[in-house]
Amino acid sequence: MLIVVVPGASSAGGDADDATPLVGVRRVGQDVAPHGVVGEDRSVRWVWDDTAHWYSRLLADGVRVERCLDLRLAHRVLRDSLTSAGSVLARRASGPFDAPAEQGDALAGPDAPVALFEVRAPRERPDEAALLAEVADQDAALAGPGPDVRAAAAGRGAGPDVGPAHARLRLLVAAESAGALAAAEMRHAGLPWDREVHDRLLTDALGPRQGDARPPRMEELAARIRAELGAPRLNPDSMPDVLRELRRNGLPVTSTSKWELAGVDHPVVEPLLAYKKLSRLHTANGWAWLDRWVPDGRFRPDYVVAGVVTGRWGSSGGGAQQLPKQVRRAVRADDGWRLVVADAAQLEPRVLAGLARDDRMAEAGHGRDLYQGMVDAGVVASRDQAKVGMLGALYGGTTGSSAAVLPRLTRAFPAALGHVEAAARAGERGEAVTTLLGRTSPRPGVGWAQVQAAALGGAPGDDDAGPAAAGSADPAGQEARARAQSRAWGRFTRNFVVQGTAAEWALCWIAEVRRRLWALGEAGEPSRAPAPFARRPHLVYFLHDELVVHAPEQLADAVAVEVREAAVAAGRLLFRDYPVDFPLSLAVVRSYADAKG
DNA sequence: GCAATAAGCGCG
DNA sequence: AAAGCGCGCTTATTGC
Repeated sequence: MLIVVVPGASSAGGDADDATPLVGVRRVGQDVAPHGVVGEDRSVRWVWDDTAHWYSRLLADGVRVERCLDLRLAHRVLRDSLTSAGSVLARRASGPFDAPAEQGDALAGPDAPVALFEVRAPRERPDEAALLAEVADQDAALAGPGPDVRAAAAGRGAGPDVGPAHARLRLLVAAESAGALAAAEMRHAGLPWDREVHDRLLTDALGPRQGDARPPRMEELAARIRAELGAPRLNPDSMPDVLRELRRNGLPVTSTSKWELAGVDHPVVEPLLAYKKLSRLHTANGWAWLDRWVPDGRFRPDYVVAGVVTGRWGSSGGGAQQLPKQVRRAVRADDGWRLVVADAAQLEPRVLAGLARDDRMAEAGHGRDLYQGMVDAGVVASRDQAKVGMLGALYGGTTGSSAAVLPRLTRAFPAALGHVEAAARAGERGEAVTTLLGRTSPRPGVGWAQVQAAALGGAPGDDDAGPAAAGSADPAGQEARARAQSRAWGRFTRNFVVQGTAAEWALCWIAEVRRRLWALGEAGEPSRAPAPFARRPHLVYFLHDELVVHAPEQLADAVAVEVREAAVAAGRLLFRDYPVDFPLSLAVVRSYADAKG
């Protein structure tokens, strides 16, 4: 049964009227607890336009939902996917489900008082009829062609043999919705953060806090920099000023970036690099950050499911996906609890092996480090060569040591390298590419085609094109620009198929983990995690190929087993019986910094 | 005076 | 050593 969730009156939380035999409709008001709802019932699927909006309210009431359909996320996939391109949904004019995701509610912090007085116009939400119509359209788009058409297509043998394209698309939609539940739960629970440890770590590095003023260690370094450069009034935070003084002192640099500075021999380099390092820590994850984002011992960023074109999650608030290794010491489990930290080893090349059905590459990663396996197979001389070479292949690197090993990789793994190469060629032609489950890359913008056309035939009369028109008189320049642009888009599509499929694996992984954690039940003393997780292991962090579970110590080892088995299950969901492994590096720790990293 | 942009650096 | 892909965030600077 579906429970369709729509905005409701602020009275009477409990009654679900049966509009149709199959559909219950629940109206949830902002302040109304949905009494009598069994969220965990697997036979129920909650349907709503936006998981972040609705589920945060249910969780606030301690209600967990087992399954849902996030119509907005599914809509986005189905609109763009080549698999559903012929559907009514894909051809329709854009509507309410095409609106971007809404931002999570602002957190308490220095600017919260302002936000409280802001009159935020509530988003207009689709009503019951609109939701049900959308469900029907999505069902049709996911049903795919009839059995006869499918049989014919199967005969042509397009793509890996992992089931019909529409079945894969259904998996993607389901996984994305499950991911949305996990994202809401992670924000609800928060990443346990020890403010004292963080403060001590900052004081060790920067010296005692000086209010808003520059910390002592940075002030000392600033003085040394000024002395070395003979610039007593220099502000080391101003890049143009620093660059000017460096050049005035005869240093051959064109920027103040650390990699360029590192190659210069001058006594200012050491304090300047040290200053930049401390400055980064202070501005990005210093005391102000701590007060703003961890007011109560939990870090609650806003995860944006499919916030990245490739399907990866984005985040906003506090730089959740850029937590420096330096501060991870402050991520600590509650007393009597543990962090289970898991990281999928060499995820992207393994995904490519499965995607391209490259038997030799899959074999190289079987039961061992994939890069070491390439060394053992005699393909490359060192693990580092394998790694750099594969990254170059995935990103489209054309220079340096990466390009040097590319021919050897191409010879050893023709299917894998051919797959990304084909994706690159398609992108260079301006075509779309798809991931294993059917997520489809965006097409290049209108300006892209204009540049290509101009280079090919001297497109007439478009030199009114504004910002892009610079240099359009020069045919050679036009051609060079067109080629550079074409290759750039090819690098994007090359990476899209791998990064996007890896994101799909990760979605399946997290969905499996989430389900299995709940099944482990309760244990130990309550932590400071809110209901319904106070005595249950729960997800607290996710970073592309890595996740962290907060678990009662009695359950930590069981959690580790489930996390591993979930990775195996994710591989099966995507690649069926194809023998590609997804091993994890896994650690049960008190502090995030104690995981290998 | 405020908004958009660039540089730089953190993460995968 | 970075490069080649994808991001978010902060500061300084530029543009209106």
